[in-house]
Amino acid sequence: MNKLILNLKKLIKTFLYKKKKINNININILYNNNIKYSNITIILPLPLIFKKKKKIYYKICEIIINKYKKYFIKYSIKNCFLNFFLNNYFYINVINKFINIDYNIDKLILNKKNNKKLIIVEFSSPNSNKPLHIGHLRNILIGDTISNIYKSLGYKVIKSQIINDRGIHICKTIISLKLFFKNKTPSLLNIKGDYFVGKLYFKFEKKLKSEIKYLSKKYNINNKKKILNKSKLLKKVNNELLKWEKKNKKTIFYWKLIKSWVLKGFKKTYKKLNIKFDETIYESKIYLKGKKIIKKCIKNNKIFFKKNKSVFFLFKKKYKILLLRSNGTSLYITQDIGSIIYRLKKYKKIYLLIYVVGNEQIFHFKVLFNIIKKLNLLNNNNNIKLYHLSYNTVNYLGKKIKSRYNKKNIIFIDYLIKKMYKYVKNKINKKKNLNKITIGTIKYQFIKINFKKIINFNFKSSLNLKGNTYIYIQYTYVRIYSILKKNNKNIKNNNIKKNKKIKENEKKIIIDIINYLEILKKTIKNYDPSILTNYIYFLSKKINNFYQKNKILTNNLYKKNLRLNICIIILKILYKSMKILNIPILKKM
RNA sequence: GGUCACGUAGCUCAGAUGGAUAGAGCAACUGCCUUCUAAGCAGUCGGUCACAGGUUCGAAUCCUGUCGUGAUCACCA
Repeated sequence: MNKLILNLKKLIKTFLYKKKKINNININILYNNNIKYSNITIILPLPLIFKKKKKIYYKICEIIINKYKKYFIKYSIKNCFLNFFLNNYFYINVINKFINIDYNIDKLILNKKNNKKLIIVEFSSPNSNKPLHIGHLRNILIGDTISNIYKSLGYKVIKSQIINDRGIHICKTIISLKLFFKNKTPSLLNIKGDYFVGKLYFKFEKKLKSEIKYLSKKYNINNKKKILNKSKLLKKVNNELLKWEKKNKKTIFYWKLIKSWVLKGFKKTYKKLNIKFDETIYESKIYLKGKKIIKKCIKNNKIFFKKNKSVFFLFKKKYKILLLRSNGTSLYITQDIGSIIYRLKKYKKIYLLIYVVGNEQIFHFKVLFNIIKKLNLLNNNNNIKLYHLSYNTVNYLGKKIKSRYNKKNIIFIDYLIKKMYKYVKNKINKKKNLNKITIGTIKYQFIKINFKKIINFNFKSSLNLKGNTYIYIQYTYVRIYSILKKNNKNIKNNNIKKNKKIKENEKKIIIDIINYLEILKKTIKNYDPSILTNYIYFLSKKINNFYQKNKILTNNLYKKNLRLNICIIILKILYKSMKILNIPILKKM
């Protein structure tokens, strides 16, 4: 199919060059779903030879039709649009090609060279001081989907998550446990581990806030930095971080305890979402590698510089980037340098390293990639590409979900699942598969939106089950499946005889089927799962429309066979797409 | 102030990388279940594609400027 288009392009190009010496012309060929004009349109603007244009157009059309009699039946010309109508041989060929392949339709565009290429996708990457919220959810779904597409195109993919288990935020929870929650544990209070730790964190922030208020009144200062310097709580936290980096026994004990609680909680949430990682990296284990290389470089070259015991990097001659604090402790970016060093050692050859991280960190990654380049870290790994896949925020109540200071604006994933489950249970009068439907609905509504756009989350529209939703796709799938089941005997792949008639509405659907492969390519090229999601929706609409207007199990054997084949292919596409999106799909409702 | 996104119907979003008459869902109204699963289908209503220029046979799409929204600009992660 795509070969045909390539051949057409070649044919036209050589013709134009031989006859008219035209070389740089942009030929655009599309599958056109508008039967009124054509099935395949070649857009061929020839302004240079404007006067004699028509003759050339006719000549080209005739050459094409003669050479590809097999595929084309007639043509028409309008302006620079050369319109061709495909004959039945083409459509039947497509159906037979799709029908003779199993559920992994993507095989049709699988490149065998890819299986040697290693792609690491880093996503989710939570801080271990509070539960996962719907901002993480968007991140997780993008990362998971992109990984799955690469996998189905034959690449070796490693789904990787880095857990931020060290740093000031963690020390805050330690201090909070010591001061405000003595001898308390999650099982004692009967709450999920990550929620308990979240509680620790938010309690600390609350206490800190009131301390700052008190201090600013006492000393009558408005300067935030100066007040923070006087905070006793913060002093304790900084002290704890120092102790942690020096491996103080008591600190490590508390740290391990809190971490185990959080990770247990994460595990449960991931399980609900059916998210699995191939590797989990802990910042605590790799941050030293970053620290080491910075210390090394400060002696040997001029990439970094020291000032008041702190270490900086100068970015674009403008921005002083802090890499090590004056007390020697390390920061976020130090850790990221460490993680790259770790990965380069662990994997010999990496083709692509994708960081799925929110767009608020565009600057951070620009700096990071610049440092990596200056350090010449990729010396033995020249072909490795680093890519920051940045997506827009999830807003709630008009504000970004920011879990750093208070929990009023946060919706945790577990809470959303709980609420959706209740709603689905009320709406759907069935008891089976409620969990799957819940997860499907949630995932679909996040993944269908282009990652460049802000998601303004609200429960009212989130709980809507009509229109472009998971439920719609699900019912389409069930509908088709039940037809096939009813026709049990002939459900297996039947190649269709050629030279029989195909109706216009059937042709339209077949053109949509062809486009599936292009959609996959486009999705991966743009790193945007919403492209695939929206395609599934439009395909479902098409088949629902067809279903309502035409009886599929007719008495006419030929018609029945053709329509059943179309149904089987669409079922395959829906199945495979949902598999890529990691959304459960049911045969029965 | 600098940088980067985004701005399409009342609302939520598509729009195949520059093609023919701008596409859905929600909301409102009207039809269609004795039939392969009606959570569906068909129809009506709704548009100065933020605004102004430019590029060309042709722009929602590319370029420039203006306005609006958001993010970011380092001792948080």
